[in-house]
Amino acid sequence: MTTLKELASILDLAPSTISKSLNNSPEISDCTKLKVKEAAKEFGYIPNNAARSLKLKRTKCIGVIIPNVTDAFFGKVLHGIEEEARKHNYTIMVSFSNNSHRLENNHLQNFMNFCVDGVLISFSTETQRQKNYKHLNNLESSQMPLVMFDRVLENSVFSSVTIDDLEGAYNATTHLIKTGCKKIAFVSPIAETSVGKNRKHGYLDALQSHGYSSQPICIEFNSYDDFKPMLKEAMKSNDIDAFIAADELSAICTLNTVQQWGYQVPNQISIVGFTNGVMGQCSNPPLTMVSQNAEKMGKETVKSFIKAMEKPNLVRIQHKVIKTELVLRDSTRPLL
Amino acid sequence: MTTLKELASILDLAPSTISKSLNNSPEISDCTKLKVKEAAKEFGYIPNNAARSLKLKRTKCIGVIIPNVTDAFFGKVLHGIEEEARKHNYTIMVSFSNNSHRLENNHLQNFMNFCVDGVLISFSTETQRQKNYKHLNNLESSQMPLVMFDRVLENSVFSSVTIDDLEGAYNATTHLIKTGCKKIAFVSPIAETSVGKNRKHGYLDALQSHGYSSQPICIEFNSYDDFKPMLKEAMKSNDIDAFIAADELSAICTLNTVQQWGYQVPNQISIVGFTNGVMGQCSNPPLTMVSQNAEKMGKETVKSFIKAMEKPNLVRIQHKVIKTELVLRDSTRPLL
DNA sequence: CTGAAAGCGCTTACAG
DNA sequence: CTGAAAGCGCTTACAG
Repeated sequence: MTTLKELASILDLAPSTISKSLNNSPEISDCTKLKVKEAAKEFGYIPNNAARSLKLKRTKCIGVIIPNVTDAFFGKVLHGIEEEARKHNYTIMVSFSNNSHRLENNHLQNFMNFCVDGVLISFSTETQRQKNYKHLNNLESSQMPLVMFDRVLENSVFSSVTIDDLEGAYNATTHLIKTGCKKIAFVSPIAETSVGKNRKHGYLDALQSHGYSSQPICIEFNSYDDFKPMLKEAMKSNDIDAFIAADELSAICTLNTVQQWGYQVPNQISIVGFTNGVMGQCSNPPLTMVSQNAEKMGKETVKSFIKAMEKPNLVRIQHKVIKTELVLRDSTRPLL
Repeated sequence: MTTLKELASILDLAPSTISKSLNNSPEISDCTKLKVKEAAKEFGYIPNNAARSLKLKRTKCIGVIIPNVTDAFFGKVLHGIEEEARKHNYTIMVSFSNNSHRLENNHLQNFMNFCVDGVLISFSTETQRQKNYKHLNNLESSQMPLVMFDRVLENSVFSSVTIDDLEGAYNATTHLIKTGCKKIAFVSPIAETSVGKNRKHGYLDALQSHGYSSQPICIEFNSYDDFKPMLKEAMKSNDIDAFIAADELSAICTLNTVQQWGYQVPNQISIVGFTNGVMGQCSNPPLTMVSQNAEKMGKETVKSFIKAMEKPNLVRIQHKVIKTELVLRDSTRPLL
């Protein structure tokens, strides 16, 4: 490992000259710069980022906390984050909360230790259920920019990027109504997240504004062990002819289960889900889905951080909302 | 941001005493330690990792490079990596190569800049196609541990963790033969990766060792644009009654396509794929899959790094191979 | 048991 | 245009 000092003594120049040359300072003559850069290459000089960070008080690192990468949606968001971060010369550190508040808190602490320049976070189910956002207090005092995405805390002092979940669910429900569905149920394994609440809201709003007479039917569960029994129960006491599911997996499970029970999709039962991922495309029939543009969410989150970073004096809080799109496939009937 | 020095002057102690107290040095009296720790908590002292890294010459960071997180398999591996890394108090920095050699190389450089303690890498398609591993040369001289996983360079000086792809494909093919399939084709979008090659090898070995008379049929493609035409062509000139697909997506696509063309699965055509992810479980019929235990791969990769880290003097190279398991579902027929 | 001092590898205000 | 010096926030060998 060649250091800057070593390079200096090799070239018989001062360390400061080397540093300035490598950083393209206008103070240095082109001739010297060239010499230095060549030597740096020759001797495989690699600047030590720890030293640099210590001096400059910025690490060019962003900490990212998501509930789970194996969830296809968060995987895509992470992909978007990484691309956009790289574009701005930031490297990302990632941690997964596994939907545990304790872990989420640990990760946040850890990122502060690492002096990341900012944190991007989507809260764990537990955090949202308990409404426990105390761990953000440190951040507030510390000036470190934090941007929330997808699962956010509303009305907080931090910026956020979200999907227009309410509108997405509203449009999906409206579409079902327009195809002639009379009794639409809402299936949600994420009832306790901000996202789940907004989707439910959209569903209820749509029913109401279309003068829907029958009661809303909400099938909300925390564990897939409870899902089938609850579904059965709901279908026994109602003539359900459509489901809107609050995420991808629950949409697939609903589809597979009702088919197993002998219902035809979409003739007898229509299904719309959220998250337009590969699962919904691979099912049989392919699912009509509310598409969320996960990568865009990732990119916007980074952009929001960059703004806060570059103009820390301007008002920093901004709330970005990304529109959804209803992707029609064969799990719903054609419009009447 | 309270620093150690500030804490020292508050407590009227030397910085070295503070440092030792917080690091639980036996040199310091319990009474002092307690006082220091309490003050640290009170004043919200957060140690600066950059300074620590600079001094200790280790960052407690691992760099991870994978082709793509939106691939469910790599997502799971990453999940395993993060869990195991956290267990050993390492934080991960991640970058995605998007299967580009240039990006992969940039990421590697970047990680060296950050002085990560080690790198875990699964090579890009491009790297494997071009057999271009020059970017590893720097690492060799720099002593930094690197562990390859899944897509690896065989016979190199770096440790590796792989799936037993050959055996997995061998067993899957053998299973198809035992269910009475006569003409088995191999579908691969990853022909140029080490993984793809081993799977093909297993397929060919199985055909041979079961005295299979007919020619192997390999449908290898780089873009899904080419897939359907190639599949059609292959099926026209052969009475294919089974496919083994080298990954999850190609298995799903094969399934959907042959069904679209009117074939019954598994009655007329059997299908086995690789990667036992959620896609294969959601398809109709659900797919028989070679399960790879992706999370275990992630954990083993970290373990291998930890060993190299802790005992740098012992022989460090180790090659771990993880066994696969054939998960039977409804895309294959029962055994004869 | 506590402290003074040096140093990790950089950057930058300042001097020449 | 180049260089000497200080300092970022820690840790640790050494002294007392």
